[in-house]
Amino acid sequence: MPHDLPKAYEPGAIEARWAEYWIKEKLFSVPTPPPGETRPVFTMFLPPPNVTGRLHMGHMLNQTQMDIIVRWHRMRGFITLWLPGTDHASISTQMMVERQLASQGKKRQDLGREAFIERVWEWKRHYGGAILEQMKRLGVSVDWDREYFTMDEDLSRAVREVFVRLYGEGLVYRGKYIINWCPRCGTAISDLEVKHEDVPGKLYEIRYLVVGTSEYITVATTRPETMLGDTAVAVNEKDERYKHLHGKKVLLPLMKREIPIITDELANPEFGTGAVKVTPAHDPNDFQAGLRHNLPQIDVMDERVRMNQNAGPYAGLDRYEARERIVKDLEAQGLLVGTKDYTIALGKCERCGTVVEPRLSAQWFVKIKPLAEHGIEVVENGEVSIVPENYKQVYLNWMRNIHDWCISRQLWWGHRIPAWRCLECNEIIVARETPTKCTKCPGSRLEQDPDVLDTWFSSGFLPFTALGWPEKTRDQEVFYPSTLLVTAYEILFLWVARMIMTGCHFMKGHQQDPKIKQASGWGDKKDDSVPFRQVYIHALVRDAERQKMSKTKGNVIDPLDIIERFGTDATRFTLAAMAAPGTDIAFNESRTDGYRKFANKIWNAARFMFMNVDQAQQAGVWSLDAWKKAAAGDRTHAGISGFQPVHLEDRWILSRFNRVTQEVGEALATYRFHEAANLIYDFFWGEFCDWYLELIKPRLMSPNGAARESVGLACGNLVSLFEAALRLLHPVMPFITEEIWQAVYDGKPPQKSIALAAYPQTNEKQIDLVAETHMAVLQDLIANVRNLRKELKLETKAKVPIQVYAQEPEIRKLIEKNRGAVERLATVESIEFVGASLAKEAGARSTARFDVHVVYEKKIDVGAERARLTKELERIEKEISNGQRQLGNESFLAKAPAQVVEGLRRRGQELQVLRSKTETALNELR
RNA sequence: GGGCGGUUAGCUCAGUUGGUUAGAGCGCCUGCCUUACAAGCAGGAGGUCGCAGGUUCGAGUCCUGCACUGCCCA
Repeated sequence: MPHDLPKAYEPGAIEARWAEYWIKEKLFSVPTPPPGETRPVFTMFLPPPNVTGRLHMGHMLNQTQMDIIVRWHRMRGFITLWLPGTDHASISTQMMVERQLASQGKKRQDLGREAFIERVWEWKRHYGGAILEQMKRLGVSVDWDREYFTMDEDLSRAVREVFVRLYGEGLVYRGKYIINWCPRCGTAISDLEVKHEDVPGKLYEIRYLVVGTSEYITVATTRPETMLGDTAVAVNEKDERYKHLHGKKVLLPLMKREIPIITDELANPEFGTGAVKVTPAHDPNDFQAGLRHNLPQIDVMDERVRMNQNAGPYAGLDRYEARERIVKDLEAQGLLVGTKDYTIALGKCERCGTVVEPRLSAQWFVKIKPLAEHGIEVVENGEVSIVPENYKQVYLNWMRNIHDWCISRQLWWGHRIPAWRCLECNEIIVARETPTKCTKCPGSRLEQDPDVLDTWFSSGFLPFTALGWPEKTRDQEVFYPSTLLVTAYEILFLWVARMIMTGCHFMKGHQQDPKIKQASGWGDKKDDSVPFRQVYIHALVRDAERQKMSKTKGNVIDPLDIIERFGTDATRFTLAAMAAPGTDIAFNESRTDGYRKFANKIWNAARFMFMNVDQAQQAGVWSLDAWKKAAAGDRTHAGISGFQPVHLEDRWILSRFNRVTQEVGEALATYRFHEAANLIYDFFWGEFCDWYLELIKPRLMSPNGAARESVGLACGNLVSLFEAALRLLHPVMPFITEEIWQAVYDGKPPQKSIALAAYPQTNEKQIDLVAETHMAVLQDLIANVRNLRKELKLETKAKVPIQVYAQEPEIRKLIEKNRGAVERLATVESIEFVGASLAKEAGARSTARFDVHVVYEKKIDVGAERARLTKELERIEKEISNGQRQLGNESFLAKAPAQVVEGLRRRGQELQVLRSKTETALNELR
């Protein structure tokens, strides 16, 4: 069947078609392997995107890297499970629906809890799948049959189970503490959801009258409105300035309340006046001090951070209005000593940007230290490894300074806390199923806690709950621990750390199927309770100016827009090629454009192949069926099937292919995506297209019947090589490789998809050093002639005779044998071999291996040539003297590795030859 | 304040344990529509590797200090 491919590659249509095909054919669905399975397993969880989310560059990078690793493992014969799902995202989702209601002039309270939640489900059904649809367009090879949603019934039940167990173990408790309160979202949030931002602010110095004296004590604060809730003033015990005031009281201005002066380490003598106001209900440090000294906690604000009745005359004012009024009043009373400019690290709600209020509130917490201990241990001892390694230290530092985790949220959408309060006796009952009566008193009037759990709390259990926990399942035996987690740095604490802690806790004692564990390469790991063996932290995608992308800056790059313009493959390749571990990516469209051109190059190479193969097939000198048969036996492993390395270029490209295959494998194994991508790029374009295809053209295009066999051989090798190269490239550019691969087999491939074909493996026997060296000499010769032609200003098409001098018979024989190639690729008319150096000729070039002279009467630019040779000579002499200095140094000879010394010697000899040739040439110019 | 990173060609970035001549893409200059590809081909210019010391036979790579810059935590 003749192949009629458009001249330019058009990714759009092709990509959509294959993305759909992969899903329809369920290529990436993984049934649970039965006991007795011995193949290696690779498991990975997709970090579940928010159900409200839209695909952004971070997802795109994350998913590209995961898909590369996943496709690579699958092609290498692993049972490869990539498990997708979405996260219910309490706050965001609730915000979305509330916004929708607001446009109809309604609030969620107007609907009531039940109706509101039904409304959210409705929203989810309508809009919640958007990001998954976008992922489908990317072609990510996840198992769509196992897709989950964190609010699914089974996952919700697992969350309740976790909560009940942790409560029973005393690791979940309820208490009244200072939490971060977002007044806009109307809920508590965890420390990690508060983002600090340095902003210019003021430091107010206020004086408090010491009761019974005429003395004042001056305190400094950035938040004067909280003074209404002051219950003490603290000074440092050692601070001489205040020793005489120990045990005395001050009169709190405006409120006319007497409060004690206490001594506490909270007061730093170095800072400000050395005296600080203590507001236990509005500052975490003051809260701790308050506990130490048994101080009352006076909350002066309500849920909307308006001043409440405890704020006396300021009740009803917003916190900032109150601040203004208070400052004004203090000033009027002469109690404001002064104001200074001061930089404040302002905490804002990550979600909505509202300034967070530290607020005293009854919430549920996780007692985290006991969980953290194991989480630290498994990273310290390498049961979980983190790549790049410097994040290991970051993780450990955070874990060692961890604080209890506030997990209750004053929201409606989410996993409702399974705790009930008895309205008779106030007993708290935590249970898996709704209780009907109190466990303490005979009462049966119970009220469920209105709050829901932090979304990160539930997603922290996914590695085991998504595999059927609390049931013991075969899936867990096979797929737990998962192999790898790929995620962004900002998720390290929010999610990664928590998965490690809870995984280790709840899966304690779990053992992975030993045969599978061994086969997968984890035989040396001792702890199977960890949620994953490895964590790879990827970089941040920034804009081309290295700015962080943000909606407010308006510099967000939409990956789908990039895909639209350049194709998914080119976009993936860009991200892979720029993803050096540990370095942020400054996304640059010009790079993507370059990789779009790369796709086009591959496309046209394929057109070239098909053109020749179709011709050969028509002429009856080659047949796809015969090739398929010959290659079929080889399909499962070897790098190239049915390749016959007869000619130098065949031996060379085969050798190069094997070497690149090896290097790509090593790069992927260590997550050096950029290296893998660049290796393939250079091989395909710089070696396969630029040299191999050019070299075999005469063999492909033999005009007469005499060369039938030669044409057949060339076709076979070309198809074999191309097919293998497609498999090598497939994990990075899945679409174009699928399209061409299917075409190679005329739509009747041995597997349903290239994604299921075998990844190339290196065959050491096919690495051919002689062929590589010989090829390098030929390339060097051709490049030198081309360069000379240009300098002599020869017309592009004018064929020219050259002379060649090669001292070594081996090199001379090589060039003689490949004279056709040299003539064609360097536009040479004839090659004359001479017996003496050509260095003195004008229009000649010398290398250590050969001299070449382009015979052409046109005068060269003597000045330019002299400049070039002089520069060249300087470079050579500098290198010679460097080399000699080293070789003359006994300590170098003694300490440097033998191969380095030997290499330097050989190079020294070459340089001597080069120097004398260059000197000769320079002398001849005069 | 504590911690981590970055500084290499005009731009964006590679450069694994120190080892022979520091690379790529884009951009730039020159010439070509050469029968797969002008989204291409061929040739070329361009770098005292942030600064100053040190270790070493040998430093872009290791150490110290400095400058500038980014991020995280409190």
